[in-house]
Amino acid sequence: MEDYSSKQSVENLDNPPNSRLFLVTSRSVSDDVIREKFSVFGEVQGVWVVKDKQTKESKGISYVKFAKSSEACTAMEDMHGKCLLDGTKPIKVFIAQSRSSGRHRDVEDEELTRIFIKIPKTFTEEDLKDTFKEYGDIEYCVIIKNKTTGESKGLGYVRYHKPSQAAIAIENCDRAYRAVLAEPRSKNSSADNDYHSSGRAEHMSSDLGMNPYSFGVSDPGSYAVTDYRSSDLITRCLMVSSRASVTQEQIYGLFDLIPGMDYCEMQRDHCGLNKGHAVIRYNNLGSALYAKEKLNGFEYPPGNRLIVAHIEDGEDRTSPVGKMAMQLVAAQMMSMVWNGPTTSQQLMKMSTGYRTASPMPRVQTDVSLPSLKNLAPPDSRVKERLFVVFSPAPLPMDVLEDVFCRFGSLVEVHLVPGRNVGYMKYAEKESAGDAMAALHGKMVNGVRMKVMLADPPREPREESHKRPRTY
DNA sequence: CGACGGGACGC
DNA sequence: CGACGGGACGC
Repeated sequence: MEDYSSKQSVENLDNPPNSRLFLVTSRSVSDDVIREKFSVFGEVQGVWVVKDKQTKESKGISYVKFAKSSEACTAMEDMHGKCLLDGTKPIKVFIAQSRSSGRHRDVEDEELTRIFIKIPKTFTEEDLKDTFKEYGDIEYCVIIKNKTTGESKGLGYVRYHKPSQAAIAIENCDRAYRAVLAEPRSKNSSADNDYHSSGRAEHMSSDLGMNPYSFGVSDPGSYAVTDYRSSDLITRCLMVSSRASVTQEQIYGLFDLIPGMDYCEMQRDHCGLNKGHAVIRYNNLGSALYAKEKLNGFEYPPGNRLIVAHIEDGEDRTSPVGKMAMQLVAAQMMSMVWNGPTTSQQLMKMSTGYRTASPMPRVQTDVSLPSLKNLAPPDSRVKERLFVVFSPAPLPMDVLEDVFCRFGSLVEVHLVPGRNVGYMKYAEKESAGDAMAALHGKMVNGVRMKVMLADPPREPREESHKRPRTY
């Protein structure tokens, strides 16, 4: 399994980025010594001492390839300035320039300590700090905001004190943050276009009635009433919408007060971040109906009215049993489990501090799924894409990753914002085919999926036929 | 029917 | 100051 040779194939030298060290040593230092001293920092995949072609003598230059950037960075921080042999000069250690970049300038800490991430728009700089401090000492956090409105653009920077800390953050933080090293500020000078982005945001706000500044002052009666005339749909599935950000635990705690909940999942947007929508499913119609009656329009947190509505659950439903029967079931529920009238305050009290002892399984489906598999590396060549249609609403990214990775070689899940569709990218056609065969027409967490081969993506109008698209 | 993420900072 | 190799696939 382990290859102890010093050879490295060219395509692995910069993979992952910043995982190779450039050493300046005494000419007397051998690759054996280097390997011995550096392997304590991680998995050394190769050591190469540059030698003179004729004399075979070391030129005092070496490269050390690690499996991970964090290992290389830690080794650099620890070994820079140390002596490898008695009586030899202290060594210099840098992250090696990527092989493809022609320049020979040292890679400086400035370029290795700041990460660039996607974050929920609701994140404050304090939230950012709290989230990313677990990977190392933070020098500062910045959220990119619209300069005129102060509104977060959902992007941020975190500067660490040491390269190893930034590398650990990139390697270990949730994939949804899409963490990468930030490009140094100096070279970037293109004026970004705030005119378009703010204009588009306003447009969407007015379209959807979602203006964030009218938050909490909407007509109090509009959500509180149960209107059976306009909504005949009665299902075991509910969609919960909240304008304020709420956590999965909060929603779970609230709706689990009503017995029979068998599924609760926050929806996420295409960044995989929390959006204030959740899908709830109960194991019986009465509980769902009762939950909607009690919690639609409920203020949680105070000032934020939840919107609760039935959504299609894909069940075969013969002619409606009738509202009277439903309400009868609900009434029975009420008398059995609720012990009298319940106020919002009581609900609040019961839900706060609620902790689930046994976490609910994230994925519920009749499909017999293979075991979890690792994802393919993010830079894998995508050989097949699946086009997936969800009904009634997209599943969260993490659920999709969980389900679709089980056939192997899943590279990425891509949900199309604002639509009930998404793409699953695979590095192997066979994996995609297996996933399609197993999952097409199937139900996961109350969501029906159509799973098909995706049409090729639309080509940009540039030269289209030299090298296959990298998707 | 149902279709394409992806980013950037007032020095 | 101190920057990029090795007998090279293999059904």
